[in-house]
Amino acid sequence: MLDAAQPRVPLYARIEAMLRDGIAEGRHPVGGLLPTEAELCDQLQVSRHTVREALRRLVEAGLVERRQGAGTMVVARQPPRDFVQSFRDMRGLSQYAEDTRLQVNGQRMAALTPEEAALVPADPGARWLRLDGVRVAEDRVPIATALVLIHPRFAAIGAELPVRGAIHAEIERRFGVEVREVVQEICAAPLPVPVAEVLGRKPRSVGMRFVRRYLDAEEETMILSLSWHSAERYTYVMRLRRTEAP
Amino acid sequence: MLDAAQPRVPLYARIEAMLRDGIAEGRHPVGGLLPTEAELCDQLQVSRHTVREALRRLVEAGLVERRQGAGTMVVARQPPRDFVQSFRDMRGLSQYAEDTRLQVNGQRMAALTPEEAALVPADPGARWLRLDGVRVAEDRVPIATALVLIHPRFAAIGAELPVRGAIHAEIERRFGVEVREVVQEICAAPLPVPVAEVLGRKPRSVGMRFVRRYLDAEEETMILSLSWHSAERYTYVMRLRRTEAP
DNA sequence: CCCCCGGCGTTGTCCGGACATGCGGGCGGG
DNA sequence: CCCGCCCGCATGTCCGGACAACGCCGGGGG
Repeated sequence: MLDAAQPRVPLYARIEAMLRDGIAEGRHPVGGLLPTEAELCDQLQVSRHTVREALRRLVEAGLVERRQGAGTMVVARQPPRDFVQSFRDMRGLSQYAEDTRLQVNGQRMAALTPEEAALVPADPGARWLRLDGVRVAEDRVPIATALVLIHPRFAAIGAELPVRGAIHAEIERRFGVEVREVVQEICAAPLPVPVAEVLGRKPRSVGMRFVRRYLDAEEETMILSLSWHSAERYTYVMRLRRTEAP
Repeated sequence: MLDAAQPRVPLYARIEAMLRDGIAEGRHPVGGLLPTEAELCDQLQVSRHTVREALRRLVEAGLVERRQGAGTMVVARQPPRDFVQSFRDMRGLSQYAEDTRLQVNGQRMAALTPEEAALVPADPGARWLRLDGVRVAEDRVPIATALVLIHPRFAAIGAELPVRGAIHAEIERRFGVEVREVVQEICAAPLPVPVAEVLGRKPRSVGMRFVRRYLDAEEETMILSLSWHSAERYTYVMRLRRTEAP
């Protein structure tokens, strides 16, 4: 059964394909157990190493799960083919080109406004480190306004600004913490008057508002950034690639 | 050197940690080669299987790459910790709740307008299958307008509408093709008058426009969907999780 | 009748060996 | 001096064996 393939196809790959087919065609239903390693060795007359290599790849592909003492369970009939978007840092998420930079005009500890406190969320009146700035292109043309709110526990980072890379990465290094999750909310609304002024747009012309929250393992907000773009000059593009085929 | 750890830590894991530390501390610089399997077996007095298991995990972690005949090269000093967003299908990307559905009001083959042709992109005047519809909540309240343009080579799908799942998935099944990539563009602009009417908003009130292109392996657009939401009722939320730590 | 414990089956870890395959560099020929 | 072939080395594939750790379930005890 196995020796029909070309000799160039490794044995474990043929075993993997056989099991994969059996799963796809329902001979090994989802929720059921695959034959044990010993059974496969017996039936196919191969060594346990070879069988284990085949099974390892099925685990990799997300088709089965293995538990010591319990066996190999089928968990999916087809390998999951998700659409995935991935960023190394937040520059990609923001789509800021390499030649833009955040020009910080001021930093201070200040109480959160009620609106800000609702966004974070945090108690209104809590004092967070606040950075006000403008993202500018290389030619100094303003692209977006930016407000960054940093949890008071990381306020000492203010003394080290500006940082070379992303602020969240610097905070992670400096304080030995970890951003676990980022939540970005995008909505459209007329530009607030002060924002329109900075960006050189007519008051109440259409804008896009980006709120980004950096959460730690406890889902607490470590950093919140709020930025406004002029809609006439900005389109947000996201590109999702499909995970590779089996 | 290795026997200091608890006996509960597998040998290969201790070797993996040792190599990981060596990489992190620069003893094995990025671009350089790790000791060969045989050298590690010799130095650590373990079998080749054990060394290979440790190296396999370093490959898994993205720290090294291996090439038959060439050796094991260090490719990263720290394991990449990307922020990732992942969807099984496009319902998640669109954030449509379970209880919304796309109500298709009409389908026909029609020539692309110049604007549509520029979005796809395709030759103006090409005849694509066009679906016009409205996404409605369970209570029939309109949420967004929707226009779906389908490449003429898949026009036969029109005879099978409505489909149970996502249209792109049905096309993949029916025609044996594969969506490789999805590009979504979000911008803000005043709602076009007909859209405002359907959504029950004032003309030229602020809206968000979503253009989604489904691309095949040759980067050709298979499907394009264009939808408008009222900005007053809609915020786009994206959540990125960090890939797990080493 | 229920619970605990122990045995058996299964996967995990680790050792040994052998040959195949691919890469790269050294060496020889043009 | 350059090109190509060949050989050595590194990883890939595949075989054998042994014991450990863990899950599950049934049997025995309370």
